[in-house]
Amino acid sequence: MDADARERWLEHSKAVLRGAGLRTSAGRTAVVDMLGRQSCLVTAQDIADRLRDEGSPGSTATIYRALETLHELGLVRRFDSGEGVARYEPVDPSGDHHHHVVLEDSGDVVPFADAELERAIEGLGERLGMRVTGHDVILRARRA
Amino acid sequence: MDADARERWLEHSKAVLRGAGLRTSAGRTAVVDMLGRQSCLVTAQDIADRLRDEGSPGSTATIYRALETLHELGLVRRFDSGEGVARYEPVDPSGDHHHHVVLEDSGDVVPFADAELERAIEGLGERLGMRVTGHDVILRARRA
DNA sequence: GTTATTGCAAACAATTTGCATATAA
DNA sequence: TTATATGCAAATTGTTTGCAATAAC
Repeated sequence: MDADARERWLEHSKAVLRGAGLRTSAGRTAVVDMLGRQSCLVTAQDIADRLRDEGSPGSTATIYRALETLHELGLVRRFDSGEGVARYEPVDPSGDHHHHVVLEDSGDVVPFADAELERAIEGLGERLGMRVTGHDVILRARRA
Repeated sequence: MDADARERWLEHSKAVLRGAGLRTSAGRTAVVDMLGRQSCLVTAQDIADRLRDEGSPGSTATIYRALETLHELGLVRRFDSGEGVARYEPVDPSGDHHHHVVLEDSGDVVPFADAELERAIEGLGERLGMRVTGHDVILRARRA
């Protein structure tokens, strides 16, 4: 997500939260604003650290509660890399999406998008005889 | 994996473990034997329960250590469904593999395989400019 | 005023680790 | 005999929850 998309995400999210009857409270707002600035994957701990650094409110409890809410509303995506920590990232409201490659050397996670892969996944529902509502692809790779 | 493939997995695993210089010890053997009987996803807790039920050795610590070893040797696959528990399953030594669909209604996880999807993933390495060493695909779906 | 939201601290659950003992090679 | 593997129990880690105080509407 580029700066524009992030801005759109922020507006969209605020609207959805308001629409859900939730209040514009300090803690959750700080979390949402923070996510609106980060398009890459962040852990709850990352968010906690950043908020503390900039003097924003947001206890651990609040951060987890906010992330849970955002996830339920489809505003963030939870990504379980398998190292025991959950990572989150904003969901582009335009529907664009990407997947992740875990680099075996560094452990870094980098996003990627691939049209052919999406095409293959699109056809899956019909081939399997079910309505596919979501998908995740995780690659493990090392630099060629 | 059918009964035949499971039997092959068991033999293969024992060979790989021996080849790695590891001993044929009671705890790890019980875990391997158990996995050789289960082709579907199991949690460490599942394994602990079954072993205890049948009077086999295998403490929590041993089970986790065995699973870690098997995972490092590529004999089992770790699957993080995102609910805080890791699930494991034997890796078919023939190279065949499948992915998983999480059914939204029941929460059940069922395996599936799809050639076109595999083809798309195969091409990914070149398109991304890296050597892809592994991949996982998780679908969320509901019955059509 | 009411009700959602917060922060703290305690509670939890899954997994990991230290260490003395047991055991395969 | 000697290094690996085990079991127990304690420690860690990420996440959740109870509850009284606080702030949004």
